[in-house]
Amino acid sequence: MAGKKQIESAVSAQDPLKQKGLSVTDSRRKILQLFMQQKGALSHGDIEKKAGATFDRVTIYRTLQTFLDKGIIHAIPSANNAILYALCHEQCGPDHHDHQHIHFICSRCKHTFCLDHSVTPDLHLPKGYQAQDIDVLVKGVCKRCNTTSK
Amino acid sequence: MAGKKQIESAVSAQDPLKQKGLSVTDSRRKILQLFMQQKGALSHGDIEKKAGATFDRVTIYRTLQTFLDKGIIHAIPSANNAILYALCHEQCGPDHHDHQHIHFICSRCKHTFCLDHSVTPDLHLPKGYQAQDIDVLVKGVCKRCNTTSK
DNA sequence: TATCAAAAAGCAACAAGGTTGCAAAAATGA
DNA sequence: TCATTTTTGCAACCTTGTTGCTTTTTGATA
Ligand SMILES: [Mn+2]
Ligand SMILES: [Mn+2]
Ligand SMILES: [Zn+2]
Ligand SMILES: [Zn+2]
Repeated sequence: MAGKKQIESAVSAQDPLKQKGLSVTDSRRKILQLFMQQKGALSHGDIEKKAGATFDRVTIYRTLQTFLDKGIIHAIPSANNAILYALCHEQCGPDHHDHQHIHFICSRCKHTFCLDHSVTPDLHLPKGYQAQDIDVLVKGVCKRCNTTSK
Repeated sequence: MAGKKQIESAVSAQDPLKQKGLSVTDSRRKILQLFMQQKGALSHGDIEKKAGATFDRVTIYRTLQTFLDKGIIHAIPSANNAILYALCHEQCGPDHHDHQHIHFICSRCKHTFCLDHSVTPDLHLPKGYQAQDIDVLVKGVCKRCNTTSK
């Protein structure tokens, strides 16, 4: 009995959904899987295309919101009116997003990447301004595009 | 004659619209004025509200695009799907936006400000990544909100 | 395994944001 | 003033995101 319980909780712990206290559904599993297969970030539209007609648009919106709330994914700002999302590799939770990495937007392949091992630099702000959170967006040419086409 | 020409070109030089080679129209004048009166950044929606029913929605979209193209305003990325725009104080032109300042989003008053006298820091990127352009977004409490309510 | 309450998905209808083609109006330069 | 070019307004359309409600699925329990 104690042995069985241990196995169950081990399985639970592996599943990010159960880990975050979410019930496991087809759409959540599928969307999570898309993020895990992906090197870069995904927009709602990307997911809609990749998931095909499997799920309703509304379900995708609600799933993304749930994932954001639970600290499974984080949003990446952009200047082209398409919010991007990517997996949280840091330990995030409800109301507890804490990302210190840089986001890189490739102007060639148009993909957006989390540079997980980068660190957002210290900033010097004018007097009176108090920083809570910093987002650094870098546009340029990504590693793959640089090496692929010389 | 020569005197008159000098005065004309002096007047022209003052008007940012003529300076950038744009014909002067009511909507362009009005929208430019809104930006100049404003401390913070404006979204398309903000302009629509402030300009009232004076102009068609489409005219506002087109005017913003024109101003972007000519280097009169610049776009500020955001994570809430509402692109913001603010005047360029640097010398920008067609295909020539070069901003080195930080954007500050106040979580209290919800306004976004250009910290024109700030400087974007040097970044250390992983090997292979080549930076062309850097956007720094800082969320926090702005000067005014900090001093107003202690 | 069957049952049940709670949670999530699907559906429809809607609202907001943004784009396009075209005709009317305004701006520029002669 | 006139002719040409540019810009505006309008209508129609598309995409993106939201909301309320019903049906289906989930996870827990007996
Ligand atoms: Mn990231
Ligand atoms: Mn700015
Ligand atoms: Zn690339
Ligand atoms: Zn403020």
